[in-house]
Amino acid sequence: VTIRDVAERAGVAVSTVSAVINSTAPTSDATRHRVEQAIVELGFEPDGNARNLRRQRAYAVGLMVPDVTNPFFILVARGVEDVLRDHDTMLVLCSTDFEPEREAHYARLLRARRLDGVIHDSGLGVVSTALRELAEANRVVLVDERIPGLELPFVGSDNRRAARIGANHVLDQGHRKVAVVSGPKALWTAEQRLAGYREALVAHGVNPDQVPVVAGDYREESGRAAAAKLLGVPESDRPTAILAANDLMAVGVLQYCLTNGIGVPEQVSIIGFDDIPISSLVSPGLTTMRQPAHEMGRTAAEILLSYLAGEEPVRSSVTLEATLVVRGTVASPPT
Amino acid sequence: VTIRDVAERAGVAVSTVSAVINSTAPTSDATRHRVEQAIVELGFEPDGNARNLRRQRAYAVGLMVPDVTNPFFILVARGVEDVLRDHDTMLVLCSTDFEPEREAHYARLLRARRLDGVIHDSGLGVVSTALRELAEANRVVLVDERIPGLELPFVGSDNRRAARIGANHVLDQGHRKVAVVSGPKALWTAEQRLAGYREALVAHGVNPDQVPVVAGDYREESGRAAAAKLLGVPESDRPTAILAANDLMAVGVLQYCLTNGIGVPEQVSIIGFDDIPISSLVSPGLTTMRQPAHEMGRTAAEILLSYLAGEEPVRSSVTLEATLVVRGTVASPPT
DNA sequence: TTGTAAGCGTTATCAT
DNA sequence: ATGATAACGCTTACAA
Repeated sequence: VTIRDVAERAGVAVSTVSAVINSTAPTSDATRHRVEQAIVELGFEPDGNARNLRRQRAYAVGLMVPDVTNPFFILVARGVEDVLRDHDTMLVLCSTDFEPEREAHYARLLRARRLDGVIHDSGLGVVSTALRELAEANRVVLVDERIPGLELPFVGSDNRRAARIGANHVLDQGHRKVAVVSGPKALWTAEQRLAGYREALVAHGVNPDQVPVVAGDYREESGRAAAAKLLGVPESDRPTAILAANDLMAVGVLQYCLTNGIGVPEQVSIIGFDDIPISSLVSPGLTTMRQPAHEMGRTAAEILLSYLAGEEPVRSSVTLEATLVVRGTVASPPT
Repeated sequence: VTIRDVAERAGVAVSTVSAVINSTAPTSDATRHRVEQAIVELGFEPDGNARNLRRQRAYAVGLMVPDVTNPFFILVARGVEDVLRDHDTMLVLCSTDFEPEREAHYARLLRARRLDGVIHDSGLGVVSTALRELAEANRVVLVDERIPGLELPFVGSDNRRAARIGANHVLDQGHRKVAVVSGPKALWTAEQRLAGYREALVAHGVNPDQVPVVAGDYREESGRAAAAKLLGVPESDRPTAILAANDLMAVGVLQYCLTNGIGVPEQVSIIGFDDIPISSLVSPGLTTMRQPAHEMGRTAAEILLSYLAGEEPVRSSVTLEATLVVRGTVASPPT
């Protein structure tokens, strides 16, 4: 059932039907009524594909995230979805799984399908050509993860500052033998957080170059592995505090401690980053830096939509506040 | 840059270009080459919207889930995405949040946009008219959650049997004072799991009508609330084991115990359902019934795609095995 | 093997 | 205020 059927049934021209549907031109009450009548009688619904072709829009935006298995990204996704829903726009989900070829695959797909825009949370930290091409053809806004060399609207937090605050919190307890589990070196957030840790370290008089740094991949398992490396040594050589660059890895190190009889926080303190839901569920609860993931998603979507609406958004980049949330994994070092 | 530009540049007709792109007709090596040449030179990419209109397909399927905050659904989503990716099909995410009007909203949206199909995991358990209309216009396959009154292909597990197995496991430890935290009464899974529990109960000689059942909503918080109700009584009145209808709620009760000094599993045993990632991360690890969520997603997507390919699938409904995974939350009752 | 032309279902321009 | 009609960019008979 097409718009022509409706027109016929209502005894008007198709253009008139279109006009009432989109209220794009004045129509007499009489005809409008007849048209609306016909529409419900026939159960007519404008064909999305046709409409898209004509309007040259897809009414859909892509969300590219590295790893839906990390609740942080889910929170972001929720935020995005929440605003899209009010704009009759679909959300197409693309998990890159930290793999360049997947990112490239989705970049091509989204471009070919002429999506209105994409919200991109990089798991790579580097500009693939596919991504660059995407950014040329489509509106792209970055969330959480900045990509050096790509000047695009960005929504995220001041990772360096947040990391510094977190590290200060544990250093203030008196810890001096600390270690860090960092994120993938190529990622902006990882680099920023590390920088923040170092700042706090020097501020507390400890030489950052002396503190062991093992790089994880932001996944839980890598946290566990890092813990094994850091903690699987004679007790006197162990750090008394571990700064983990995200919660998933922090939970991994917590796991390691629990299964190896290492007391948290009695023997080692742990701090994470993100404040994902699990963090309040493990025990002891994970002390961490909370990122407003949901709000990040919302703002990113809002920025994108205002671009699409043709407006130049008031704020094209925004930095949200990360805050310390204290739970049970940080205490004074053992004496 | 359209297909006409390519045709012009290559000095052939548009139909020829189309033919080489879709290899839908034999072409001489010579022209094919020229066409391919022109395509890369111009950086041409067929317009998805136009193609969709012409082919009358959207090359996209919807995934409706109640709550992306529950990792179980994320696992399903991953499964779906994994197969869609190999078929150049987009995944549009729709979280209903257990709210009827959202489900209706998305049902309308997906239908209007002429999505190829939708994979539906109900959070309602009941057929809204929107959903019924969706099912009339689009191919839909149900996953995890059956909807009585809607005869549609289904992928899920034998929830009753799985619940029985789980309950048996705890009853075999000697528990007789048990309580259950069930799911939303309207949901098929909730009802099935409850039925399974009851079967196990009678098999162990305990009257199911004597066991307290408090209904949750499959979210963590409701598990905590249920625990408060069940456990916030004189110690002698407390159940020694709690059967939770899903992991999120089980974690909630575990939380409650931990924060209230109730030993798990020394004083109360807990078993969950699903085996989501958190379950192995809490401590003690949650004993639960594992559902192959990822595989569910995969199979649902495969079934859907084979429908779309025009084949009547070999199996239009499939039941996957749920298995007991024993971790630390179940032990013998205190004596 | 290649070209011509007729749609796919809308929207938008321009007359009327 | 309403009606013809030409796009939108592609695919697919059908002709040549």
